[in-house]
Amino acid sequence: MSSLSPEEQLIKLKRGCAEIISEQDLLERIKLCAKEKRPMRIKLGLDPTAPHIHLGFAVVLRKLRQFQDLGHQVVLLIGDFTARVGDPTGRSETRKVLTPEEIESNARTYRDQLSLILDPEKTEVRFNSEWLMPMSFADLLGLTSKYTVAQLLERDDFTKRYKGGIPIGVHELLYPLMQGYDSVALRSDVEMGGTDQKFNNLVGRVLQREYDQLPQIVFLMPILEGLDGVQKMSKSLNNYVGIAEPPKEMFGKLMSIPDSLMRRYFELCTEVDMVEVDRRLAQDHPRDCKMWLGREIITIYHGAAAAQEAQDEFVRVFSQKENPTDMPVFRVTPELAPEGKVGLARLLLAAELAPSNKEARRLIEQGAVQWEGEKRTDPGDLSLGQGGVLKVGRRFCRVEV
RNA sequence: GGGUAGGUGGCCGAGUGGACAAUGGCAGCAGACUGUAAAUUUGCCGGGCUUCGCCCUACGUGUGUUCGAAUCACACCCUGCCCA
Repeated sequence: MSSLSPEEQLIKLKRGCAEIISEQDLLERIKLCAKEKRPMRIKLGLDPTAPHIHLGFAVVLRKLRQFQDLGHQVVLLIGDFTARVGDPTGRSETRKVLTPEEIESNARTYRDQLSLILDPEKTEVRFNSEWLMPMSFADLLGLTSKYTVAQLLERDDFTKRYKGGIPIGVHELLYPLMQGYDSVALRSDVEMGGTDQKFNNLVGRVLQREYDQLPQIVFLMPILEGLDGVQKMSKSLNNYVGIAEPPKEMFGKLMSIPDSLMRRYFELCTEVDMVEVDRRLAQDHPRDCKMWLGREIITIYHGAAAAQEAQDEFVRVFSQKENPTDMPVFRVTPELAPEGKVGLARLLLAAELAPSNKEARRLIEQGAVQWEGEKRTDPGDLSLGQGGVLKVGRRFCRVEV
């Protein structure tokens, strides 16, 4: 249990957070738990379909870590049951039911990545099929009778879809209730989430009251913008930086964010003092600030040495236009290159540097392809010689014969 | 159950018998310029091939009419809205 007073804990926790419902409740809950000599139970729901943890998600996880360090109990809820509905945020389709194997595998992936941020020893992992699966229709009626359609339609995106004539499945309408019921089943004291989870988390509060529990405190973190600087970071939009990605990969991605996003990333993805950040953003070259940002973030997940190495490599490859120190190797088979020659387009396809022959030809015609540092615009035969370095756009590959 | 409007490429959205692999926009990819930033600009953006061309697959699904269909007919599936 933390040696900090409840007030001090609150101050610490408030950093970076978007909204707490309510702050007063949180303070009282901290006090209550201290009095009862038990840790607060902090719930976070996870979607088992997308097991790649990225910086956006890490914003919430890092906050959870803070709770852990203050001595509280983090409960990760893997929504294996709710995954069959899919959070109707936006307009997702009904999802397929995951097999137990897939869920198990995804859960393992989660655990591996989560240990980069959370303390596994202090983390309880649960699956909501545990209580949702055995519910009978009678139980469902009991649950649904505690909420009204009008209340559910208050949710912003339901309203939009309803008014816009976009279909809403009844099962989708049930999603917030399922998530809310999870809070009841787990007896959570606090539910953590992104600001987009506000509605769902508030439902948990209402349901807990209905089931004679103290309503959970809703703790919301901001949603981090993705690499494009506009939409939220997500795997499906391919604008993310995964926390388990190789350092060099992370560095490259971070260097491509819009300048305007740097402050935000410093604020939500690092521990750097914001006064210092503002000072340097104002006077240093934006490129150097971005490199600093890259180093700071990578240090969290891979250590300072790896961060520096990633930066050095970046400078070498992109500023000084040299070849990377290591790159994927593609070994040419004799069938592919009889007499040491291959069609260049065919080579790109075989080395997975292009998704189709057509695309490979396009890249070649547009001057995106270099062989041994020389631009090649002919999709026809290329003499491989002793092998060499193939560059397609920003990607490299060492071709061996 | 009745009426009505619709279902087109990753998304939005034109097309309503041949010139349509399908206007336009967004997203994406690549080139130039740069700081792998922004802005700008150029090209590409279903797939295969022996690539100034040829072929295959595609406009909810299936049959059909036609020399020829995303476009017409019939049936079916799905969705919105109105009425019950």
